[in-house]
Amino acid sequence: MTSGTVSEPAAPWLTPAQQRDWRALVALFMTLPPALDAQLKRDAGLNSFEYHVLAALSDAPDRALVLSELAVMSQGSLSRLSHAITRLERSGWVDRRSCADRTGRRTEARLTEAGLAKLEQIAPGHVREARRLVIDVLSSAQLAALGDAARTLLAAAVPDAPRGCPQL
Amino acid sequence: MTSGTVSEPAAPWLTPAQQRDWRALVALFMTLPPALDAQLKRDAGLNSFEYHVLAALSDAPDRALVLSELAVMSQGSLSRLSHAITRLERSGWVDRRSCADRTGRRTEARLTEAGLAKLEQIAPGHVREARRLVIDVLSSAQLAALGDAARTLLAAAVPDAPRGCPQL
DNA sequence: GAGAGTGACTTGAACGTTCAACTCAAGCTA
DNA sequence: TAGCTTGAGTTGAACGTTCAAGTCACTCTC
Repeated sequence: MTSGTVSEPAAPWLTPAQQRDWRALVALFMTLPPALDAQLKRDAGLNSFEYHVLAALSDAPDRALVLSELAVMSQGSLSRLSHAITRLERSGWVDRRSCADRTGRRTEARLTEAGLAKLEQIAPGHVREARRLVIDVLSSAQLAALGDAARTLLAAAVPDAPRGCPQL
Repeated sequence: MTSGTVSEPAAPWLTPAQQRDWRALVALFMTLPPALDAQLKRDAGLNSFEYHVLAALSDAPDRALVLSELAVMSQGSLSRLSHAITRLERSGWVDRRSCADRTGRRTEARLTEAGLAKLEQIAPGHVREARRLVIDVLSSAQLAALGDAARTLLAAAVPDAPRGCPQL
C-alpha cells in the first residue's frame, strides 16, 4: 500500500514521483535477490548467506575468522551463522576450531582447502550473473548513481561505520 | 567473493569502481528489506509479502482478486500465496470464495472489512518507515536516479511487461 | 457422454531463519 | 574458593518458503 485507495490520516504521503521510485525499488528488492539466490542454489547448492560466509572467510588472513566477527561481516545473527556453519561443516567447506584466545569462549571458522576450491569454482558464475543482471544492464552513470544511493542509504541505516565492509 | 583473493579463470572481472558499487548494492539488499520487514512484523504482525498481498487487494476493484492474478501482482508463487492466504484468512483479514468463473477452478481472495481497517491502521507507519529509511535520506536527484536504475534492472530481469505493476 | 488434457489451486514434507532458552569459559567480588 | 556476571556460542521449537505431488473443475475429442 503506497497509493491512496485507503484514506490516509495525518502521515505525510508520497508525491507521485516518489511513489513511482519507491515502488520500483520495492519491486527490485522482490526480484533481484531471489534471482541471484537462484543462480547460487542451482549452480552451487548454496544460498547467498552461505556464499557470503565463504567469501568473507576467503578474504580473511589465514582464511579463518572468529564467529562473532564473521557474523558482523556477513550481516547475520550469531544464531543464523552457527546454523550455517554447521551446514557448511557437514559439506566439508568449513571447519570449526575453538581458539582459547584470552577472553571467554571463542570459536573460529576456517575455510578448508575443499571450501576454497569450491569458491574458486563458483565465483566466476556468480560474477557472470551479477554482470548479466546488473552491471552490464546499466550504463556506467546509472551504476555509479545506484552505488552512490546505496552507500547513502547504508550510511543512514547503519549508524556506526560498517566495520565489516571497509570497501564500501 | 567479488574480489581477487581467489584466482580467476577466464570470466571478465569487475573494475574496482564496479566492485565498489556492486558491493554497496548487495549490502543494501541484505540491510534494507530486513529493516522494512522488521517494522511490519513489529507493528503489524505481518511480513512484507502478506502486506503486499493486502495492499494489492485493497487496490483491486471490489477488493478481490483471483489468486493467480494476485500471485503475479505480489510477485510470489501460487503456493506461497496459498499458504499466505490461509494465514491471512485465519486472522480474518481476507477470505476465499471460489468463483466459478468460466474456465476451471478459480478462487478469489477478498479483503474483509477488518482487513481494510487493518491496512488503514498499518499504512501510515509503513510509509513513515519508507521515508525514514529511504525517501528522506536521499536527495531528490538520488532518489530519481535510484528509481531509474531500478526500472532499468526490472525491465531487463522481467522480459515481458510487468503487467501486475502498471505503475512502474 | 466417457476419457484425456489442462490450467488453477492445495497440501505436506524439507529446509532455512528467528527467537528464546541454555551452556560454556572466562573475569570479578567477597 | 565460591558465587555472580558477562560475552560468546549452541540448540531446539516455531514459522515461512519452496518443491513436488496431489486434487479439482472445466474443455476438447472421439
